[in-house]
Amino acid sequence: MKEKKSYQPTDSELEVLQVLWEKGSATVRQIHEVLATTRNIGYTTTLKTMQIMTDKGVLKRDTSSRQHIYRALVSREETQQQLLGKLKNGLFSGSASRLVIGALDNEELSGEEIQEIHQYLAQFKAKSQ
Amino acid sequence: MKEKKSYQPTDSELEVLQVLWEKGSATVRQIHEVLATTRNIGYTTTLKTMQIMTDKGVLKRDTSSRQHIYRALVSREETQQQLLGKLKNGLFSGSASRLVIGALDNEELSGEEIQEIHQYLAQFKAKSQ
DNA sequence: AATATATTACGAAAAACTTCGTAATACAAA
DNA sequence: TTTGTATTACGAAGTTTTTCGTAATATATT
Repeated sequence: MKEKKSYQPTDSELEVLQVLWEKGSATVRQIHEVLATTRNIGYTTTLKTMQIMTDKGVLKRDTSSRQHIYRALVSREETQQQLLGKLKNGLFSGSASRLVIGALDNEELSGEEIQEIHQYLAQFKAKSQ
Repeated sequence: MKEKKSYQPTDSELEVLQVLWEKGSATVRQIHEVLATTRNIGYTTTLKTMQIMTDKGVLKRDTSSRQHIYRALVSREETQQQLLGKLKNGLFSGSASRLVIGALDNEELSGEEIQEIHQYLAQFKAKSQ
């Protein structure tokens, strides 16, 4: 049987993950550099967050060289699904379609984007029947 | 100019809001009764959560009678939009279409639901052009 | 080697959230 | 009125998250 660990990243953790997913792997310094462009944060704060994430098993690191090199052990996709599921249950009465419709309402979508969704939906429809 | 206060409910607060949105207004006892069906929680915990929410300005209450009657000051819709926006920025690079597609992937959708989304999208498409 | 610089480790404080015990208060019943 | 019951108020403890100062360690420079 497959154990699913249901990890809910905190806001700070999510910021780190974003950069790691983008870069694939990175040092604390590199991650911190990115975070610091957005908001005020000390270097050791970023470090600590990443060490905690490593303890939690969310990141792994290569300590063979001086500067430890970190990688994410959770994928963007599974995290997306995890948080979407939570939002769906917590705010949309568990209805995926209401969530989708809510998301459509959410923003001005360009014609392009609508087209994109449309195509995806068609393909989805075909697959499901 | 309109001040938007950007309220992020905590998990406990969301549970309370869910019930209040459902019922319109309710006493602590009524809310607690519902929450207690789902998980172990003391009455005063529910009470405290609701008092804190009142302090935050998320709920208001009518204290004229013995049992205070609470109402939500934030709507389900704005809270949905708030949290969807956060998810969109935090995990989907700010792209609403990716969020929508992620949500489509999220779950087995029934033919009905797909139809529903399809219709909604068509209407959306028409409106935007 | 001695000194300066950069990185990681450690620990602790601050803030936010969750929980509930106990006190105070109001109402009802006797 | 007295006693019991239900509700709200208060305050504090436990937990998690966020933050960073300081120490320890490793590398680079002189």
